[in-house]
Formats: sequence, C-alpha cells, structure tokens
Amino acid sequence: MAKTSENPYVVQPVMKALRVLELVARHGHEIALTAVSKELRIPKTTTFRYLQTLSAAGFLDHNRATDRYTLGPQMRSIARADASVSKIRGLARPAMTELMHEFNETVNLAVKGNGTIVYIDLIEANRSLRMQARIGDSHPMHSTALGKAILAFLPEAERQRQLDLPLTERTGRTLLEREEIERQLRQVARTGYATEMGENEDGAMCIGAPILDEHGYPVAALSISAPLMRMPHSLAAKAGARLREIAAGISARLGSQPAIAPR
Amino acid sequence: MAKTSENPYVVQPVMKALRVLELVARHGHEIALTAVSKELRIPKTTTFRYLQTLSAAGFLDHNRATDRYTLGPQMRSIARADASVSKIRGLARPAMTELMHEFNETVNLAVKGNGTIVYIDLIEANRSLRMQARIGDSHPMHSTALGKAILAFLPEAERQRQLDLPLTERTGRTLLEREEIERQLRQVARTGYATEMGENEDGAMCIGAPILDEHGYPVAALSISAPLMRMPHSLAAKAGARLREIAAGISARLGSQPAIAPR
DNA sequence: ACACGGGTTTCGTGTTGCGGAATTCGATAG
DNA sequence: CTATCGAATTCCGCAACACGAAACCCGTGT
Repeated sequence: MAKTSENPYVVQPVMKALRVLELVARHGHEIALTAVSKELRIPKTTTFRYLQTLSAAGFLDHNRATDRYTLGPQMRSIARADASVSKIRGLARPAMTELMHEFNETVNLAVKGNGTIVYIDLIEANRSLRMQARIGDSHPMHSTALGKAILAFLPEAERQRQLDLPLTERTGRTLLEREEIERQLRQVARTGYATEMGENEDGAMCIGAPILDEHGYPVAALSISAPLMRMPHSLAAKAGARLREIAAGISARLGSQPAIAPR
Repeated sequence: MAKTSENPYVVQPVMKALRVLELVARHGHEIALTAVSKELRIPKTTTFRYLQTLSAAGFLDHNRATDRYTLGPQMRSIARADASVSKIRGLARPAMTELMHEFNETVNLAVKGNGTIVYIDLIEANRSLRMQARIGDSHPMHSTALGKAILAFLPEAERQRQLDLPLTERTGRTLLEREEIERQLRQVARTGYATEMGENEDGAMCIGAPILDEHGYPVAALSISAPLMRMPHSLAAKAGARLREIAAGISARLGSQPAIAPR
C-alpha cells in the first residue's frame, strides 16, 4: 500500500475511520456495516470498530432497529455552528472595518457561547494603548457589553437561567446584584445598545449591540472597546447609536425582521 | 482511565482524534497545536499527529503561515450535502405520498451524484408487481428518467462533460447515441419532464421531473416508476404534467425562481 | 547572545489495534 | 421445528505501529 508514503505522521486508524465517516455521510442514507466494509475494502471487524467509535462520539448515529448507520448529531451541530459563525463574520467584517476607522478604536465581534460570549473576530485600532481580547477567548456575559447586549434580547426564561448561575467578579466594578443587572438590561432593551465601564477589565470600557437571527434570537454581538479615558459620555452615546444601526443592518441580512417593518 | 469502560470496541486513536476535531471545529477560529494539546490533555506529539491526519483527510485545514488549524473543506462539504438532502427529502415527502396515492405507483426521489443519480427516498405503491430501486442505490444518468430530467437542466458545459463519459448499456433499449440523447434532452427541456421506457430495467418505465435549487441548478429529481404494461401514453402524459407541477412547487420552496416571475 | 516557546523529528517500548475464525442472532424457507 | 443463509458480534493470539519522552530546530523577544 502506497498510502503511507505521503505523510509519516498520519495515524492509520484515524485516517481509515475518517474514510468510513465520509462514506457514511455521503451515502445520504442509512448504510450497513457490510456495505461499508465492502466498499472501502476494510475488513468487517475493523470497520465494525470504527463505526462503533464514530457512533460513540456522536459523529454517526447507529439505528439499533435496522443495524445501520447515518450521519450523527455531532456532525450536524458542528456544521451548523460553523456555518452560522462564518456567515456572521462574513457579513460583519466590512462594517467592522468601517466602524474601526470611524472611531479609531478596536471593534469586536462575539457569538453567544454557553453562558459566555466567545470572540470570533476583531479589528484592532492602530493605537499603542489597547487591551485586547483574542479571538477564541470567552468572557462572562454579565461583565461585558457584548454579553449584556445579548442578555437583554434573550427570551425571558433563558435570561433568568443565565442570571441564576454564579456571577464571577472580574474587577471591583463588575455588577453582581441581580437587581442592578436587570435594571440595566431593561435599559439596554430600550436603547438598543449596552455599555460597560471597567466591569470586565480595569481601565477599559466597551459598548455593544446585539445581532439577531431570523427568529429574533441574539446569536452574536458587535462592540467597540476603548480605554475609559478615551471615551467620554457624549462620544459613547454616538458610538452606541452607530453600533445599534450597524448591528441592525447585519441582523436584517440574517433575515431578522426589524421592529417596525418597512415596505 | 475510566474512559475505556464504556464500549470495548472504541478504538482510542480514533476517539481522541475526534475530540481534537470537535475542539478545533467548535473553537470557531484558527487554533494552534499547543492550545489543543493543553485543552484536551493529550501530549503534544500525539496531538500533532492527529492534527496532521485530520488535515490530510481534509477534515481540518492547516494554515501554514500561522501554523494553526481550522475546520476543513471536507466537513463543510459533507454538512452541505447532508443539509441539502434532508431539506429536499423533507419538502418532497408529503407531495410524494400524495402522488403515490394519485397514481398508485411507486414514487422516487433522487439527488445528482457524480455522474449518477442516487435514490434518497421512495414511497412504494402497494402492488404485488413492482421492481424497486433501494434508497442509496446509484443509477446512470442517461438510462433513467430521473437522470434525464437532471441532465436536461444542467448547464451546457457540465451536460457535455457527462455525456462524454462512456455510457453503460443497462438494457437493450438503453440510449447510447449522443444524437438521440441530446434530441430527447431538448424535448425534456421543453416539456419539463423526462420519460424512460425499459431503458434502465427491462419491462419498467419511469417519468421524472427536475427539482431546481435557488440558482436554477438541478440538484434532484422526482419520478414515478411503473411496469411498462400499466402505463399507457395518455396516463404517462398526465403523470408527467403532474410531476412537473409538483417538482416546480418543491423548487420554489428551495428558492428557485419560476421561469415566469409572478408578483 | 541567550533563553524561551512552539513546532517537528527521532526512537525504543509495549500497548492495543488487527483481522481470521468462531459464534450468535434473526429472518426465511423447507 | 430444523436448516440455512447473511449479517453482526465476540474471541484471541500476534506483531505492527501508535505512543510520548526527549532531543532538536527555528523564529522572537530581550
């Protein structure tokens, strides 16, 4: 077999299992062990083990009734998440660049993770003083403008569930009282953007607006972050309005209906 | 390690590699070897091999410039194909049941594979005499009504490429001359449905209409199949018209613009 | 120049994946 | 009810090969 010649670091079991995964996935319908084994010329026993492993990991689904295999939830879930993220990133990027130039501050894009927000893109201002998140970082919902923007537009039940979790204290100014947080979230829902002042990182502030999908669900948020000293109230209000506007534009392109329908 | 206790047939390298795949995929952005290794508590060397293998298989993408990994084309392609198939199947199913009752013959749904059509669903008529395809089977394009319906609506270049391949002879009546096939395809393009009489299976016939996606590309086709003796010309014409109508309905729900725009 | 962090390569070890064969299971038939 | 076939599981002994520590390489920052 000349298969190994390519890359000395490929682990054969993994490679073969991936071929099984691909075959099953592309088959488009339930397929049985023997069929896979014959098609790929991998002995039945080995194929069996791969199918078991792939199923155990959720990448395949084993229908016990028919003893056949299909694409599993894990694959679908990963694909969905990825498609959603890249769609949002793609839609947001031009607007983010524009925003960055407009205010000459760093612009961030984050999606809602499980109880956190995860940065998926950011465009850095060309300034010496800046404290940045990195793409892939997670931050708590309640201590960031990005998170507060999302929280404010979450369905009531889910928001309550989020706020019931223990709230970590990132800085001395991090909001921890339920009352105060809820008051702010109502405010965010009214104005359409959230503000955070030194609650996540000392000396830094952030203004964020939510991005809603076609169901009106806040899947992501857009923000501008700056050192506290560089962002006076008047400028913050202007930035908030601008963020709201741009985020709404992205939401619209995700299929979200604006509050007041045009046409 | 209590990990193995579950299922004695899981092969560890595969399982661990899948955890790597999942982590990278869910990270939503480029991630480096060391980060993966630390996160999953898998030694650097091993993680390295998995990342190499996953990349070699196309499930991950290795950015040589930054030495980081992202979700690869293979995953996206599989996900796309799967989403498309299940969407079409879901949209078509009710109409297929209806059609089956209307004509009391088997109704088939197939997607375009690579040079073939692949059955992704079928509803069988409750009759004793029937010769069926099975879900997952592939048949040549040129010998089936499903395939001819798709061929007729393919972009010129791709159709030519298909017809340049050697054409297998399924029965004595299978069309093999380029001239005759192209004549028929023009006819199909005009009438909106394709007919096949004993060209794929002796004694069986089939009538098919294409399902077009939002770009007008024929991603799938719908058909009614019956023994030759049970489907006289007059009935076939009626079935063709009905198939065209129903397939167009499904196409519309896939976002395809009808030939004559309404509104 | 040096240390450091991250990626790649080497290499000897023994784990563990492999696959042939035996077994069970279930459906169909006689 | 027994036979038979085809498919999925289980068993088992062997050695291939995955493993991971450590060495190495290379670019960066100090």
